[in-house]
Amino acid sequence: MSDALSPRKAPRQRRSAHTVEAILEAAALVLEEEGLDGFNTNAIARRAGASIGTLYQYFPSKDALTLALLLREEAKAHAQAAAAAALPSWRDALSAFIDAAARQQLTRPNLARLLDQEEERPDIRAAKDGAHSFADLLLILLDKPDAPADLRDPARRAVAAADLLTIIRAMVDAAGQRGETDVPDLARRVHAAALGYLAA
Amino acid sequence: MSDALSPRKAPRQRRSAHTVEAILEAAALVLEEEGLDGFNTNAIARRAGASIGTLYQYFPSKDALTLALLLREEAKAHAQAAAAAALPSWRDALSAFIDAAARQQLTRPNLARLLDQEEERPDIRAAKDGAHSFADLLLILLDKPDAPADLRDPARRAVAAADLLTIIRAMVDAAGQRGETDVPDLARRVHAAALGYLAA
Amino acid sequence: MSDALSPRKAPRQRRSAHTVEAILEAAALVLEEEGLDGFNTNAIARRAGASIGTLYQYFPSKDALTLALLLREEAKAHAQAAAAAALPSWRDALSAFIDAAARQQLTRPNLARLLDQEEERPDIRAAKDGAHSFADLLLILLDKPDAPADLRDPARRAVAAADLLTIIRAMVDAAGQRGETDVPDLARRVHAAALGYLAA
Amino acid sequence: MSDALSPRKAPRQRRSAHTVEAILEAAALVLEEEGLDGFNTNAIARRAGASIGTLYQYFPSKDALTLALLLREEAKAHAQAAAAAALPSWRDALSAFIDAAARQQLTRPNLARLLDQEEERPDIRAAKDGAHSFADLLLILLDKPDAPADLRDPARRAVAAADLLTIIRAMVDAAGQRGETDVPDLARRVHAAALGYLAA
DNA sequence: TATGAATGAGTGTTCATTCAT
DNA sequence: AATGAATGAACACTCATTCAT
Repeated sequence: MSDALSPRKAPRQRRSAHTVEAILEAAALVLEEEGLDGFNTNAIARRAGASIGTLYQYFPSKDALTLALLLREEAKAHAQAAAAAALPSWRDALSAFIDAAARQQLTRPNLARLLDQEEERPDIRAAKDGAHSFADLLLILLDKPDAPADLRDPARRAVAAADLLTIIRAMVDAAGQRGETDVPDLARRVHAAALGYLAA
Repeated sequence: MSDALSPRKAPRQRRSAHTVEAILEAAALVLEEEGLDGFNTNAIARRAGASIGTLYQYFPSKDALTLALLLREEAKAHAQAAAAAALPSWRDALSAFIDAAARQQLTRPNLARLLDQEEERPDIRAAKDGAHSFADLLLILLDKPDAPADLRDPARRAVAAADLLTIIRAMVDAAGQRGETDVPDLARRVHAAALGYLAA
Repeated sequence: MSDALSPRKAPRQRRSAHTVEAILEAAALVLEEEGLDGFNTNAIARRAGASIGTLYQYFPSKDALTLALLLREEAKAHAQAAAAAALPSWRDALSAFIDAAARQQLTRPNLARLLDQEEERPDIRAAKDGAHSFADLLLILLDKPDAPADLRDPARRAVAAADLLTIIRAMVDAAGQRGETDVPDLARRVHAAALGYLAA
Repeated sequence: MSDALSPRKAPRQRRSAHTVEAILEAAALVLEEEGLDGFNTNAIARRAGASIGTLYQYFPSKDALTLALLLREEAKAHAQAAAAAALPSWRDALSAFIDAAARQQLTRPNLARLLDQEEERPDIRAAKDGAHSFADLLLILLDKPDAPADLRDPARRAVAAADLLTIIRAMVDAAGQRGETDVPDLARRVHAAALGYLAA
């Protein structure tokens, strides 16, 4: 088992790096345009303008490719979310966090949605493990000095972080799927739900 | 489109009704125990104690079967939710609605979760159309005389109903998947999120 | 793992029995005519006049099919060898045993040879386990009352049985591969080797 | 046929000779440790610390590499066997021949066994042709002045040489595969079989 | 001369669906 | 009406081999 899901070889030449990037982008496009149904290795390779053999030079399995795509997309989102969570005031941080989530999701809604779905698969979850934990960011955020006092209790805080993440994710996902494009409006509603949840 | 997704024949005889029921229950069990991976027509027929040919006598395609299962499960939930939504006070109605959702979800969490997932597929969505609309129930609920005044506006009310449904669904799904079993606690948190959202 | 190598379903209808037989015979023919290189499931199905799906209805994997073919061929040989080994005098029994081996091998030499080769594969060996043990037959044969006295010792007897089987197999294999057709001559030479080994 | 199986270029420089040697040794190790399953050109090149391109500079095909490995291993064994066959007395020569075979086989049993297997492939056989003929050595051995009189007849002698080679090979192969390590005991049993065969 | 990225035919296997019995 | 044998398109993945750099 070992590293059945880790990328097979680090691209050494410039050509390889380009190929890997092309494959990942092709995977993203296929997933976005054809959905999970069309998400097969042959289609991805074709779309990338590469052969199926080339794909398997860099990814030892379809799952590994999916995982890499997931991590790539999440890395982008996570970077923004982390910056948001670093703001000193918890309210500002939460606002920025939600803003980032909304903006990110509405950029490539179908892709984000399908990846959220893939993320639930146990094998993928296990391989991903702690990487890019959005829950951890929320945990930090809720632990800021000016955060509500009842969240001092670590157990309560953990539950709150999980619930908030669930709410934020679900709302931006749904908005993306409905084709909404108004980021500020979406952010406002998510904000209402999040703050409301914490206030109760 | 024709009726590729509608049940092939209305079961007229009692034997037929029994067969259809057996197939649906088998489908539910397979989905619950083996997940989407094991959810194939041959396995379902075997589990139902019927032949694959018989399965195709009653369902013209796998999608039709999936849809029927979805509707069956939702019918149960919808009945309870409708009763809840009928309560005169909007607050009582919402509480009961959330209670019903939590109880329902934690009964067969995996089944509910996987069906939620299947429900997103465009073909299934299209065929399902308006049947068992939980959003409509929430719409009614938010239109009660004692409901918040700002929801008088139909557009706002529609958005609120959709958002509430998204929040409720996501929270009970996540709880089910985490293996939570404490219905009152879950209901309390969902309640917080819902009321908080409306209050903001 | 369980029964990954046991046949998938017992053929119930007459049609199925015929199909299974056709697949096995096709496998034998392909192995004989194309060698291990051409021994692939698609070729076997095509040769059997069946679809690849049908092949997999009866055999859960290529290995299972190989194993079934092995057992089928060995069953024939084993029956004759067992009859030979049952003769009262150990000399008569050994003669008959060798005769049977020579006759069997020269009937379909390539098939027998390739199956001997497949038989070495660890997975196949494990699955086959004790079935059709020719070594056991020789063990019985060498334990007859009139057998050489020095074979009373079980350890020596076991070594002798293994060595004899190795010698007999190798000589008839080689003869088959060389295209020999003179069964009595082959039997005579194998007999010389076997008796000579025991006499020394 | 041309020379698809002959080494692509004679290694002229010392560096080349070293590379060829490294590739052959890597091939031997891979074959020994991973079996025929792991015996692929990429694995061999990696193990040799060379690129796949380099491998193909020296060997025009995988078969050519296999053949070269075969000849290399046989050359070692053949040298010893030839020395044995050169002894004046046929009995001494045969003893020494068997000893050499047993010792050689038990040194790298898995490698020897797998190469014996590859040696049977028609294309390899054809390309190898008469090189390193052990049968010829036995032929010489059985033609010594003090050899049994009935082997004066060339036809009989040829059959005897072939049979002896078959017996010796099979017994040492089997011993190697069983994990035997007692060379003298193995040599004794093979001797018994060989002399017994000739005596009969 | 050496490298290693790229190729793609080939292989084992699955599963929704059909149709003769 | 019921059966289950049969189908075959589709998919994940391998590996010998080539060739631009």
